[in-house]
Order: sequence, then structure tokens, then C-alpha cells
Amino acid sequence: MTRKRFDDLGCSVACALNEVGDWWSLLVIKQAMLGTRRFVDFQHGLGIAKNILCDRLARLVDNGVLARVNAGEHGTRYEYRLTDKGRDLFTVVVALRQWSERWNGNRDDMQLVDRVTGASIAPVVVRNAEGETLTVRDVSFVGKDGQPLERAG
Amino acid sequence: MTRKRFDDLGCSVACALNEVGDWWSLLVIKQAMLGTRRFVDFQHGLGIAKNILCDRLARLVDNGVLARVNAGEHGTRYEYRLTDKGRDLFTVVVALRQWSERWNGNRDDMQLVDRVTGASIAPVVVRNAEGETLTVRDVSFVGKDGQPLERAG
DNA sequence: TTGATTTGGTTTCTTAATGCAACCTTTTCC
DNA sequence: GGAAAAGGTTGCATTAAGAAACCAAATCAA
Repeated sequence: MTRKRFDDLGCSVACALNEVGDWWSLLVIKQAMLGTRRFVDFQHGLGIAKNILCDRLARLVDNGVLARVNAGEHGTRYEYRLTDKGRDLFTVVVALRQWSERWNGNRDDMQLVDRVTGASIAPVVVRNAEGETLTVRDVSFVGKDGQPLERAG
Repeated sequence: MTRKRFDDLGCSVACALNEVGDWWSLLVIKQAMLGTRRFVDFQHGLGIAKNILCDRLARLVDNGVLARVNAGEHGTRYEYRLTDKGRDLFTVVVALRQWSERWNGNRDDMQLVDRVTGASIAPVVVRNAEGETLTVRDVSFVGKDGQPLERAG
């Protein structure tokens, strides 16, 4: 029984989860955002098994999230670097970090700050076209025909 | 061999993924944000197996993301509603949606709009304290002691 | 040039998770 | 009371995850 595919579910979120929705992928991406590029550094930084790391790196490369570049030095043959698509997941990673810190407390060894000012960054929020903050209650899901669907409560 | 725990990895992202990081949880939450509350509606809306749905709903309730309230009508004994903690994942879901649409095209049957204006919402971005947009290159990861760590490239 | 070392990766095996179908229990409607 | 519906459990087959051992290419030290 193969795992269910999410990319034909008619949902962009499902499509995204099909690419980076397993247990390790987002952690690999977060580690890459920390500056990690080499296989062994991912392995030691995350404590992930080598075969799983191989599989995840290959899948992320296939999906265009990481790029594998040859940088041979002392047996080091490859570097895994974030692509533009991978760097664009920054918003997701930060939103997830902040959510976890808000509800589970800061269990992180490190903090995310503005590189030039050193100040902590603002909470990631959803805004409308005018820049006003929106919650899930302020939005509506409409079909392709413009028909509004049910809403959350 | 038990699956690796992420909550003692010294990383808030890992801690969050430990709660909502499996294949189905975020889809269940997204479905709940669409207004789905009943077991059968989750099942039909997502095409998920009943035992997996049971497990995910129970786990999300344990983690305080969903609340199970008794609303007995014709054998319908429970409703699963988002808590404040669950609703706060709105940012993550929207960021993931937008990322998928930017890089894989809109494969969604529905669109997210401002409920009152009907206009589509703005892209979710990371901002500093002054409200300026930040990319992953504009931030720094510092340890608890204030020491800066490596950065992405 | 030889040999140890490092990096990245594969193989093997055990355990856990997933998907599907069938069955069970309680409640409501008629 | 009986059918139906909602929510859930159980059993089984398949797949993924985790750990350790093994491998191959490149590099460095001698």
C-alpha cells in the first residue's frame, strides 16, 4: 500500500506537503538556512540516519529546493545549497518557529535576529491588500467560480 | 526502532514538527480552517483512512490544537473545533499555500480572499521590528549567549 | 607510491507507520 | 424495536524509518 499522494488532491497545501511535508525535510531546510551545506554536517546537526538523509537530500534536489554542486575537497564531493525556491520557504520556517515559541515556549538553543540591527524579528502575520492583519475568521474560501465555500469557526 | 523524537532536539521548529509535522496533520488543520468539524467530513474531504484520522485527531486534541466537543445529534457525538493554538497555525498554512502557488502553480480548487473586500490577500513575509521585509540572508542566528552562529548562503 | 582518512552513499535487517477493509458500539430517527 | 448513521477499533499487507555494517572515490601524509 503506497503512501497517499497529495499532489492530486486539488489543494496547494497538499501539494506543498507532498514536497516538504515529511518529518525530516523541513528540518533539513532549516539546517540549510543555518548555513549547513555538507552531508556530514546535516547528519551531525540533525542526528538523522545516513540513508534517510540521502533520500531526503535527493528528493529535495529533485523538487528544486536544494541544488547539489560539486565542490570536491578531501573526499567532499558535493555541497547542498538552497535554491531560490528553497530560500522562499523562509516564511514557512519562521512562522512555524514563532508558533512553537508562542505555544510551547522557547525550546531553541538559538534566536533569530535582524542581521544589521540585532533586534528580534516581528511576528509573521497574514495581511490583506491594505496591510491589515487577518485571522482565519477574516478570510473566505471561494471556488474558482467565485462561489464562497464554508468557513471556519 | 521508535521514530525519532523532535521535541528534545533544541529547536523550536523541530518541536513544532513533532506536533503537526506528519503527512496528514496540517491537512486536517487546513480542512478545519475550511469549516469542517465532523469526523465523516474530514474523512470525505481528505480521503484519509479512518484509523489514521482517528489517530491524528486524537493527537491534535492531545496537543491542544483541536478541541473535541460533544454535540450529539443522530449518532454524531463529537465535533472537532480549532482552538486558539490551532487557529494560530493560520500563518503557517497560508505561507505554505502561497509558496506552493508561487513555485508549482495554483493547483487549488479554491482561493483565499478577504471576507469583507473579496480581494486576494497579500503575500506573507518576514519583517523586522521596523516593518521592513527580511529574507534569510538578512537574519542572523545567535545563541543564547548572544554569540552569532553560521549563516545561510 | 602506498596507505590511512574523510566524505558520501548503499545494503541489510528490525521496527514502526500507513492504507484498506471489515467489524463493533452507541445514538437517533421512524 | 429495527434500520441507519456517526465514530471508532481490529487485522492484515505494504511501505517507511532507524541503526549498523559495508563500499567506493578522492585526498592527504608519508
